[in-house]
Amino acid sequence: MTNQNKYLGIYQDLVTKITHNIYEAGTFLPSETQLSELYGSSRETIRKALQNLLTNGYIQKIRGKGSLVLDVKRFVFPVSGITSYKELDESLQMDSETKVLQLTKLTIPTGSFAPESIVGDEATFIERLRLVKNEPSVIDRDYILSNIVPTVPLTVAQNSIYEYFENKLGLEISYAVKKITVEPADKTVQELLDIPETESVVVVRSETYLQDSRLFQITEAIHRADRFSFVEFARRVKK
Amino acid sequence: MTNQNKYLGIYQDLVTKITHNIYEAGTFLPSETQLSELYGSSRETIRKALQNLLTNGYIQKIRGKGSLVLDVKRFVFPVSGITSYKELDESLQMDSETKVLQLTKLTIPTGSFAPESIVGDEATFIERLRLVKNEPSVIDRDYILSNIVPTVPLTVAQNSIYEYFENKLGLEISYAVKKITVEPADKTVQELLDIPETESVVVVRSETYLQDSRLFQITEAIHRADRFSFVEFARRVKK
DNA sequence: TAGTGGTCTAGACCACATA
DNA sequence: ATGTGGTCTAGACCACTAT
Repeated sequence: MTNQNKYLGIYQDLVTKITHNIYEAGTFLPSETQLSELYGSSRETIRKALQNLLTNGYIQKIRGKGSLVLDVKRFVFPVSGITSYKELDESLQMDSETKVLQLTKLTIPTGSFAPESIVGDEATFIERLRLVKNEPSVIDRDYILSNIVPTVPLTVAQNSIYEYFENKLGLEISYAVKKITVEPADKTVQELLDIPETESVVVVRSETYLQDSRLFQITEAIHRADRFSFVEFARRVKK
Repeated sequence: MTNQNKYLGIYQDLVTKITHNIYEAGTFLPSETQLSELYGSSRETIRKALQNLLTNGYIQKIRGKGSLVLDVKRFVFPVSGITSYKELDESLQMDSETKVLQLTKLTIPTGSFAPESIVGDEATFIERLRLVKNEPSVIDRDYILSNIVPTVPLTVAQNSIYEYFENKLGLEISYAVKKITVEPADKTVQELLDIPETESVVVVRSETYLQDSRLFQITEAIHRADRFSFVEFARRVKK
């Protein structure tokens, strides 16, 4: 299955060439005009691909000089953005395991972290415990709105729900708002994550939206504080 | 002082119109062709401005329909990205105060969180305590490389170092890598932040780079866990 | 002076949503 | 059928870096 989009294809090709050190960190990519000849495209299309590399931290463009390849490995991997646990596991080879604790239908209760607009709506609730190297690390609690995803099979919950949403259901996941806080752990969490009393946990709550701006999922990820690490690549916004 | 860039000017104009509810959340912006007539520009230039709105969470584009204005206020404000404390203070009106604890020259020591490439280099060290509503909330420790910024005046440390770098020195701050962890607080930190023993703190360490990819600053921001909150707007990366 | 990226244009064709 | 955003083009001029 090839991409329809020229610039996405060029982007992917450049990403693999950078991650495989065909273009090495510290060196410059071919110039935009050279790339446009290489790929048989216009310069603006090349620039679209490069823009993508830029925002994802692969290159830094320097006016008058060229596109400098950055040392991506030093950046570990941005846990930022919207990436499913399964995808993280695969790209980082984390040796992890998932236990599905609950999978039921319920009505989104008031007073929870859910926005008011979906309180009272029906949703699939999935609670999963993630073990890394046999140590409990994260509790994921997902609420998936039933009007968009009627049912979630157990086998999907055990693997990647995002893969299911995107490839099987054809949903286009587009953006999310995330909030990170540090909070005391309640009894249930203490037991699941195997931590002493008075110990804090890191809670990442997010609302995830589709391409047409419909809210379709809210998530609460409760991390053991000592195993939590969040890496972000950020660019300064022009004023 | 006006902008040279047409698309940046259009972007800023649209941002103010959205934040002032001239374009209301939940409604659509004028179409791209209408905007290009309004601003007297080509459609591609309009699209560049809209791309900027998109990545900053102001709008969601829906194919065949238009550019939907999102409810920015619901997203509080992204503390993500590269934003100085002073800028945050101003945009959120946090009623905060800064105490400069230290301002000295030193040599970047080995074994710290600094990358090896700058160990041994000379830097200005600035330690500042941020009080919000008279409560200690954050300790900022900045190391600013002397080969790029020779000296930092005390008055600058009391206000915005970024404003000084960008407007007085003409430096172009471009990107940063940040890492967030939760760690136990040492004695010094306990006293400064006024927290009990065994209490954890949130540590945000970052490396900040200029437009020409030179590393010029590393920072360690130590937050009281109970006052820490990090909000992020993220977009799903196309595969 | 030559090469690089940054901006902008005018036009084309496509995919999708709506009526 | 019309209007919307998504992609792509070929060319132009500018600002900056190097030699």
